[in-house]
Amino acid sequence: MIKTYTIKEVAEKFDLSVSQIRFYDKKGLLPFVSKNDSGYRIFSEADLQLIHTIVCLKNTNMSIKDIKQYIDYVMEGPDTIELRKKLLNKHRRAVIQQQKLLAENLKEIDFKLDRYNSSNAYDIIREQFAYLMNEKHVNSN
Amino acid sequence: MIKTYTIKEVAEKFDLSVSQIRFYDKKGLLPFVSKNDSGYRIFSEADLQLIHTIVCLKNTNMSIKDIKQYIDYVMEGPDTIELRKKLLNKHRRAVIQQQKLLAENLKEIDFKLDRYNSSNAYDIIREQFAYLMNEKHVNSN
DNA sequence: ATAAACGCTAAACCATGGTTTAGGGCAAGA
DNA sequence: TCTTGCCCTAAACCATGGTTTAGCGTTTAT
Repeated sequence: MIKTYTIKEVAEKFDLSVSQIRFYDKKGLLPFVSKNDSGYRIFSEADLQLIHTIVCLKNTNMSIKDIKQYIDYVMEGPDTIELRKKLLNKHRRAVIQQQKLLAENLKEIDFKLDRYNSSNAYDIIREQFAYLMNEKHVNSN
Repeated sequence: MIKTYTIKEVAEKFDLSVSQIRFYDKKGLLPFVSKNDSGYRIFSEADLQLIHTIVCLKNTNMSIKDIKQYIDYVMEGPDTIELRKKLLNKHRRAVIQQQKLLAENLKEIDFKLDRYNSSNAYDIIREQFAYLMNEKHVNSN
């Protein structure tokens, strides 16, 4: 007998909430999931692989709409390989952009932290504070 | 005379929309911005520096609520340095977590792309597709 | 055989981070 | 001076990605 999983088991496996999975299903992300006679969702191993992919795309901030597009391609079978490649390559570039943005801005946060950690932090900050307040005064004239 | 900026100029400088800036102001992120006699916002150079910080925190996905907390500390003056450090350090760790998540999942996307790009991609995908569809059939018995 | 745990849908509700619209005042150039 | 462009607020509206609730059926362990 082939091992199957309940919605709760899948939720735990992927650290999703049960309602999140139902939400994704409603949005058309899980057209491959079958149901038993009582209407309960039954997840196969092959389903888990696809859900893994969905989670991967979600973790890299792909929108549900775009994930649905990808899944729709998968459901159409192997003739959509080129379309899937195009979609994933586009997403790949978007992820690299996100990484770049995070890295650049993290550098600035580290820079700020360094200043806060410096021995004369208090003096620097006090002066900046004065500068900020001082201009207010000038401007209101 | 000290150079000042209009809301539109600031929007362009930081690639924000004018309504976004007004929205941030309404949320309490810009308590330092003064207004002229006509009620127009006037941005000083010192203001721009703080807005730069806000954008930096926003770019690393800090919530508006937390950005407001940081700005509130700034407005209280240099006595809040320790609190600011604590907040920024916590955020720093969150950013590093984001980076880790992105990197891990990008690796998987690249792995999928490699498969799609392999010479026998069509066969692999056709087999996976059959596997997915086949289990459906088994399960529905 | 029954209680507790689990599953289902549909619909309402929510938080976040905005945009849009309406209605009106101010500024700058022709 | 007057038109065009810019600024303002308040309030409505929106998209996204969910969670919660109500009402009801199923499964499982005791």
